[in-house]
Amino acid sequence: MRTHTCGELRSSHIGQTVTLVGWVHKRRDHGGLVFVDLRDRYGVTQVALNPQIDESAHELAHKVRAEFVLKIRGKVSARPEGTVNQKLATGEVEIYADEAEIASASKTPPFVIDEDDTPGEAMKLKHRYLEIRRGPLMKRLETRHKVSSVVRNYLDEHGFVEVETPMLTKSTHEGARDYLVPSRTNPGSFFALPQSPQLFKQLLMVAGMDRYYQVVRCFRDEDLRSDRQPEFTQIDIEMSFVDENNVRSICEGMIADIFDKVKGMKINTPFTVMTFAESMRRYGVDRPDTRFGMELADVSELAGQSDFKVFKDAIKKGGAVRAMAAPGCAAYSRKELDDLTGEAIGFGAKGLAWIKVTDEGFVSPITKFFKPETIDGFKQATGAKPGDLMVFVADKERIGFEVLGALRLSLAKRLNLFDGSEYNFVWIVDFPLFEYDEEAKRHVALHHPFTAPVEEDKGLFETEPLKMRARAYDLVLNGMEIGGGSIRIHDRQTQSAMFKALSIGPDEAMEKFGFLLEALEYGAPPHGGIAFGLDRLVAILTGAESIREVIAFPKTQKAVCVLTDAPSGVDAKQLRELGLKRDLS
RNA sequence: GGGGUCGUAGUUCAGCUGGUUAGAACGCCGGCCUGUCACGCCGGAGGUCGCGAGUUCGAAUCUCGUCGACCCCGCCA
Repeated sequence: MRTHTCGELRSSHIGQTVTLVGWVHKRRDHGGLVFVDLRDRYGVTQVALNPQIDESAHELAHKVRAEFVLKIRGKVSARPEGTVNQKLATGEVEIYADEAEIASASKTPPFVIDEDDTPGEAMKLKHRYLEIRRGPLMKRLETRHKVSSVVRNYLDEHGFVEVETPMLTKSTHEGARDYLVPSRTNPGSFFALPQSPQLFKQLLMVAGMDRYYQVVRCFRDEDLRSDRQPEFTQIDIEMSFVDENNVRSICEGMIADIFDKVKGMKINTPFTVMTFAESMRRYGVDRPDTRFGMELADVSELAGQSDFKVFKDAIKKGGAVRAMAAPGCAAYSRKELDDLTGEAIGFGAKGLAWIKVTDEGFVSPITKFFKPETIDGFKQATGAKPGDLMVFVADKERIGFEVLGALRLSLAKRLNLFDGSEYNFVWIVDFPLFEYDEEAKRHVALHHPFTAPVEEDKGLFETEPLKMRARAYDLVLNGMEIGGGSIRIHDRQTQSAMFKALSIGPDEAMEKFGFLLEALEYGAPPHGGIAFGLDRLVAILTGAESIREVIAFPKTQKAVCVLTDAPSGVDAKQLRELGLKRDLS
């Protein structure tokens, strides 16, 4: 149909007769001469429709409108002196049309199809195909394709085999809420869409696949965020006969390959490795953004010696006082300080103590409670310099971390403390194996129930499970978790101990995971793996604010597809066949 | 489940402490135009101010409710 795309003609093509098909991007009608910019995925080419060259083609040019699909035949010609368009890759040439045909007409689009003209979020989703046609989203989808393509090549070269696992699988009721699919052939029973192929990839290890991967869709029925969609894609990896270092180094190679081939950037490997405990202590979070400082300081000891009741009481109750220096914030007004305090309270603090560090000394309503050398100690611990603001949270240790960790990020964003072009990777290791779920009154796995404990901690299952460390690792990029995995349990005994610690009885364990437990008895190799969030990774690579911007057809925050209007009701017959009754009471 | 921002022309938005006929830009329609590329010039159409109730002599504007989009907390092994 076409001889060239709308992005490839150069002065070297001058003289050739070509046929282009594309969308009418812009039309500039001079009455006599008409210019049409023809657009496709590859670019834009200017067509000149001149009555002296072809009367009927020129006639047609008056009839076409924006987004008509136009087929043009004509000669590639050099643009006249002074009319070359530097902004266009094809700007040295234009087509003198001698034949024109409307391949497809178009209604006036609801918004202008132009990369500089951004429609609102609702518009983008409702007319997604037009939003993709507009350009920037198409570019991001191309980048996404490039990433999966690099990943597939890399893993293929390293001996990995992509194996597909079931989308209709078993609900385990652990972790996130499942999307359920009723079974017609087994009325009253349900499949679940996979939250991840976790158990299948472990079975593939038992099967001897040795190195598995899959670029795979996963489903979680939880509330949405800008980085969370109900269906998302994982780069899922599992390997046999490996330890943490083997898995990490394969991943580092893969990430470096992606950055090299997609962004032309060299990434230094191996990545920094930091323990969970250190990350919490220094950054207050388990996914630290290490592009800037503002590290937290434990000033409990100094604070305990003071006469400040808030600090003393918190410590007496077994809590801690943690502090941080906000650079340049000594100039904050009363209102700004109140806002900052309000923000801290929003993050869970009871309040926020602050001390301004100025050239003239310390300024704060609470200086009177401290000896000068104590405040000097605060200054030393936080690294505050004149012009900075020291902020303090006195509370349970966990609250102090959460509040200052969140405040640190919010302040850094406001103060522009990091460079948008920087990419800082860090592995977080030695996660706790369990955490205590106050609501369920039992221990739950921090990672998942198949994560192996650190060997020397195995004796603590019965006594102090909360002290046990997991052989898990998360890859964090600029404060975002882009991947996480672990070395798995590969023996039945440890797996049973694990279930016991999670208060999952033997019967329940057999009912839910019996197939895995049995498999572990047939020579399961030591194995481990990881999964990366493809959507998040591509969002970071393309500078997208939300993963919606790297997904062709995403859902809204209420998990609705406004394009297809899914989910929707179904007719009574469908429900009957499935043995289902609606009850919305 | 909770907190916040937003909802006005096809689109993106402005519209003040309530007050004549609700504006702009782009787009759209008609006319003119042979070197434009954000073409230009002239003219025109286009509004249930998300929806519902209330306050008021009077509501796009204030109040309440509701629906929707987005951001955050909870939730997401």
